[in-house]
Amino acid sequence: MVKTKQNNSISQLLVQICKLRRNKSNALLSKTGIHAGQDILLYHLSIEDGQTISSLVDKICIQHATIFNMIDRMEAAGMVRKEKDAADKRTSRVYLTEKGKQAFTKVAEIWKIMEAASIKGLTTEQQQLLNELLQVVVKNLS
Amino acid sequence: MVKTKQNNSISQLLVQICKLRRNKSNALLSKTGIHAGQDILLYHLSIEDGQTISSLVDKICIQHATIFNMIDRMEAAGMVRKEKDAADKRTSRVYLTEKGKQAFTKVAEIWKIMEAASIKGLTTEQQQLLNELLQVVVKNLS
DNA sequence: GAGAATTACTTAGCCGACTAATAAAAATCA
DNA sequence: TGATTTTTATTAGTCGGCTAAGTAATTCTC
Repeated sequence: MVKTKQNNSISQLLVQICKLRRNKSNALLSKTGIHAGQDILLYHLSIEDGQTISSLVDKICIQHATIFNMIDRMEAAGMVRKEKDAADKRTSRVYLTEKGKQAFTKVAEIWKIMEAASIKGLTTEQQQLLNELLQVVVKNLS
Repeated sequence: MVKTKQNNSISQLLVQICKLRRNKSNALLSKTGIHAGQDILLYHLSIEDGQTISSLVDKICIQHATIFNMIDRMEAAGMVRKEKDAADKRTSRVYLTEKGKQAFTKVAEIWKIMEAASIKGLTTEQQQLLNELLQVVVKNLS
């Protein structure tokens, strides 16, 4: 797969990991009809159903337009339902359908597989260490 | 930015980092006319000019179609030039233009900034450790 | 040397992600 | 109250990434 090892800076490793994760995740999701990025949306709706687009934008850290189109497609796919809010006519609220709930159970399984695959061969201490170091990186890039 | 901390599994941290990196990189690249993903292509051409699309596909670990369209746009932007190979008429070879070379010097600067930002606050030992742990993750996901 | 398999590129179409511009409702404020 | 600002959603257009299907040139094989 990846042939060039080059310098192996942390940046380059992170870029590689992003790509590899995306590929593996897509491979696992491909049979479910769920597309990359939709998994996180399903997750947040399963935590709290009936959220507005703005609320999801804040949580997922994504643009309005992106999520708007995603919801449109997921509604067409029957995973999600959008309803006008009665109190505030600007907003719509997004609800999981039965199909959407089932989709998230698949997502949860796939996430477990991804996590297990990622940390394979690491001791508990190493996992803890990696977790802490990655949290620093997250803080640095925020 | 990112409000929910949730479980903080390593998978979730990696997903967050992917997003944060993308955002930061885009912000830095936005003024240069270089789009996300094009940086790596410029890098590989700066290492070896005149490569075929297939060669770049192998190195960047990306699909033919993706890189084909990218090269089309970069050619339109004047960063790259494509020429039919005389010996093998199936293939084209991609060359950096002067503008493309200048673009890569900007990319190199931005990569330095990204690396520095990512590892800020980590000791040399911690950086080394993180590097090694990430290499395991790369191997796991390959 | 002709047909079959492989290789290399191209095209079409889909989805995630972005920016920019717009519209409509709500909140603010003079 | 009426005008202005802010919030929320939408639309249009661009690019990176993918799959699937197709074309053309080369290589392989009999």
